[in-house]
Amino acid sequence: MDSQNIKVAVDPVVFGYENGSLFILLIKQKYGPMKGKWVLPGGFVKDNEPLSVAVARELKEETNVTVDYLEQLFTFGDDVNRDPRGHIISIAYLGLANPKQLDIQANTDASDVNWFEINKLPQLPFDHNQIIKKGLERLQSKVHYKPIGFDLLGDEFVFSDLENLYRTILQKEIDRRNFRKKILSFGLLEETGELRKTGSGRPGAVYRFNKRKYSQLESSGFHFDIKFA
Amino acid sequence: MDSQNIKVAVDPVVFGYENGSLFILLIKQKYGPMKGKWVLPGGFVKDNEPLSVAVARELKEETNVTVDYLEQLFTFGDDVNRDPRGHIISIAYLGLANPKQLDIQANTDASDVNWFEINKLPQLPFDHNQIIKKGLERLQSKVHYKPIGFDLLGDEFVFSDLENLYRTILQKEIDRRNFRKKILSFGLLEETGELRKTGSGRPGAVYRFNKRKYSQLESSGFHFDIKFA
DNA sequence: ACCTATTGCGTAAATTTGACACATATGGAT
DNA sequence: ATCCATATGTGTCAAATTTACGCAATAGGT
Repeated sequence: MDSQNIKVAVDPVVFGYENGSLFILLIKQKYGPMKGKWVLPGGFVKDNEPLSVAVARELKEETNVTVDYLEQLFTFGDDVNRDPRGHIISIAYLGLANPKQLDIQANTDASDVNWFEINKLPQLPFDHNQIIKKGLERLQSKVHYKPIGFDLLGDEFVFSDLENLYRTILQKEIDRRNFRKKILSFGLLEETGELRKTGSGRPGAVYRFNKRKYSQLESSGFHFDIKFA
Repeated sequence: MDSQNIKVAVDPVVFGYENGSLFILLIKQKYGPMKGKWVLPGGFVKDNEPLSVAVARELKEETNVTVDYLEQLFTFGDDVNRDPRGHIISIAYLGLANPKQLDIQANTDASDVNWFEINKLPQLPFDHNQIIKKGLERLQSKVHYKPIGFDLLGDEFVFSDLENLYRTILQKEIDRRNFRKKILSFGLLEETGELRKTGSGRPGAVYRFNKRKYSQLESSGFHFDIKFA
């Protein structure tokens, strides 16, 4: 087996949250067989390049984005014809970011970049819709047992932001009061002392997620875990 | 990027359970740079071969084993020097089987096959120890929320078999009575009517796991879930 | 002053978990 | 047989957690 003809790509599924909606970062292809189509901002891995480096690079090159959270999602390689260019497998990654803190910019292979609302996605080429579906499933299940939701919010937020984030991700009603109690019981949020006026109604306290404390607790056996009614 | 020089391999981590111990299936390499060493029974993916087909093929070729449970585990490709032969990434799979029901036999690239107890593993080449570690972690976390433990047992078993399986996998004491109640509450086990004498002590009822029923329940929102004291 | 909207805090029933006690059914030893 | 050690089958109850709400507090608008 010395002349294997399989190519290796990486594809990041980057989620963004804003204003009650989940978005995904897509680029419009400048070259290639899918020129002019919107696709995930991935690309081929270089020789002697670690996979995680490759995704971060492609993401940066094509969208100008660097995300804080990036984890391996799944490797797509069961459909041998997923790419018309030949036998190409793709290692998909799940990324989380706060759109407000990013300056997206099309580069290299991309003629355009944009955030697309998750339930208003265009028909994507390859198996990219399937990859995104897998990403969403992972996000939905993982917010139950890891505090990754905070990576979708800004550093500072009011409680209703967090509530609405969970509602949006899980597409499910949750009880405001029980949710608050549960989250606060972990002792991972700290008040900044400020209040934020939301327009009408009583202003809410502004919180910050204490990531450092979470790391400590986690390594000493603590387990972030939320259930919903 | 038309002359990418990365090779793609698959490596199954097949767990077997017997008599209170967890085992892993390894082969002794017949050729290659690690000739004579014990390694995971994997190999290179063929052109136009789906990944899942490739793992099953390698497993069958090298060990004569076909497993019922096989899921994608993780893709190892961050250490560019994980294989001395060059830049090779490996898609690892987690497999579960009942050793008693298998007839292992060395073939093709393997000069020998054997089950190795999980905590008495030899030093393996490449990053195979790391891959196995990842497999064990996945198994340990997944038995909590999916009934995959049954794939490690025979079709028929007594309750203490199941208890001991969980004790072995989780390396943790569990309360026999609470465990039984929890498992039975799912209504997924059916009695065969027979009793099995375990040597000394009261004989236990023989059970079967109703896989069909589980599929039904799962698709209608049921969620297998066990906690331990 | 009054109404609406949103936040903050609390209480109680229902359910689940965790820690046990005890009866039942075998094999082996006396 | 009788007694003992061993393992299985069933039940009970307190503690902890989850779930479903009620209601006061603080803001904007009329």
